[in-house]
Amino acid sequence: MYSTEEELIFKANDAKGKTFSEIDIHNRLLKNTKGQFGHIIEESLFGYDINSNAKPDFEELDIELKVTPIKINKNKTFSSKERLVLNMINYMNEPYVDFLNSSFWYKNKKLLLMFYLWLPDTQRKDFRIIDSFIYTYPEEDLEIIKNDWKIITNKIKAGKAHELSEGDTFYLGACTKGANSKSLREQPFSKTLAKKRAYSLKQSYMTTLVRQRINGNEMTKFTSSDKLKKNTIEELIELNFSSYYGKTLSNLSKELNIPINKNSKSYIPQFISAMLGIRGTKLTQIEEFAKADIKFKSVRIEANGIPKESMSFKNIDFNKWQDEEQWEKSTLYTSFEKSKLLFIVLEYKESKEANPDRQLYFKKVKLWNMPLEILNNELQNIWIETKKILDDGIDIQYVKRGCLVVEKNNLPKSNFNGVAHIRPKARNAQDKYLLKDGQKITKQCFWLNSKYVAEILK
DNA sequence: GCATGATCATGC
DNA sequence: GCATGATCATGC
Repeated sequence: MYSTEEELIFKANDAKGKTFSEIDIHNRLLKNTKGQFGHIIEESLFGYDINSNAKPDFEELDIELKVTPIKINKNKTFSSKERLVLNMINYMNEPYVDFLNSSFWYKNKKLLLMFYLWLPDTQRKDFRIIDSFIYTYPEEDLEIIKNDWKIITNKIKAGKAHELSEGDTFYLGACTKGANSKSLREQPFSKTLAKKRAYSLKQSYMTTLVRQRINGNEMTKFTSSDKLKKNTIEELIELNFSSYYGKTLSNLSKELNIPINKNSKSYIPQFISAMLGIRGTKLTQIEEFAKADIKFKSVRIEANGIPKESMSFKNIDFNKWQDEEQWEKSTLYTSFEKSKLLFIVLEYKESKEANPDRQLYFKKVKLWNMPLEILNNELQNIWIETKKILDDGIDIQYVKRGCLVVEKNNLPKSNFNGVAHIRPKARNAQDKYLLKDGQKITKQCFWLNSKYVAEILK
């Protein structure tokens, strides 16, 4: 029906500014079926019959239609509300083809993206389409996506489809799909059943796209398509940093011409962007890391290889934690499942006793995401235990310690299962969080145990 | 020496 | 004013 992209986008633009109830001429909104927004657009706007096959929606143009929500943040920027879910991964077929013959590439090489604005406390029918455009992957993104596809299919080939995690890859993810976590499928190289998964563009990828397009956000890349044709993004990260390994921070300071301020740790982000060859760029503005949801964490390890301190994460919203019903939808699960951490490992080669003025050395970087097994065992147990404690009411005690009165609690400690614990992180002891039962507790955060971090870095 | 609570410094 | 990274301090 549409013989050129121009015709298609011209038609798509008819929907701009309209709500779904204004677009819907077949009263599809009455039925509460999933994916209904895509169906309304297909049927009422483009006059297509609804299909659910392996072909792209606009087959003659090789274009797949995707209707997807964005939301406004408190600071007025936009974020994608979700990852963009693409076609199902058929574990039995996908390992036997190459990328260009894959189901992903066949169906999703070109997308007609139609963004609608999701608003809280608003009826679905009143959401408005705010932007539509045809999306093709930039050359450098496509190289990363090809490699992601390879990571996914290699895991299937290794008989590990059941261990797939969104954090394994950079832009293209394998996200769970199915009525619940019990909808399992067989895989070709293992008897273990694996969760149903679909290809998806990560939420962080979509958010970056939205901010570039709608907020006009400009980001900086440290790679290029030429470089990505020769090396994977992981190799390029290693290549950029490895020439600085073994140097002291004071040598790095001279070499990179970035002063070290003893009272501030802000020189480390400056070192990082300089080592990546994009001096002056804020870490949040590095395109590859924003799209892939890679977060930097600097670690100082002692001469024995173990960090002196555990690693802290975001503050805990206990009331939200208590309300969470599904582990896979919890903040704890999602934050570790989709993200990668890039550890910047700094090392003391001598003990503090041997040399109080000891130097810090830049040892290495390590890109890491939490293995699904740890996530679904140790971390899930902490989540369950904490929920139980919250339901029972945290046991908060005030105990004298010298001239101070300190607050004690019964939240999971570092000996709970060796991976993580919950501990205070606040401005001071008066900086409290109000719990549902009316108790106040010093603000707490989630920590990875120092010994577990040492194990990761080994 | 480690575990756990407390808090500083910075940047937005 | 607050979130976050980083680190101190005390008691067992």
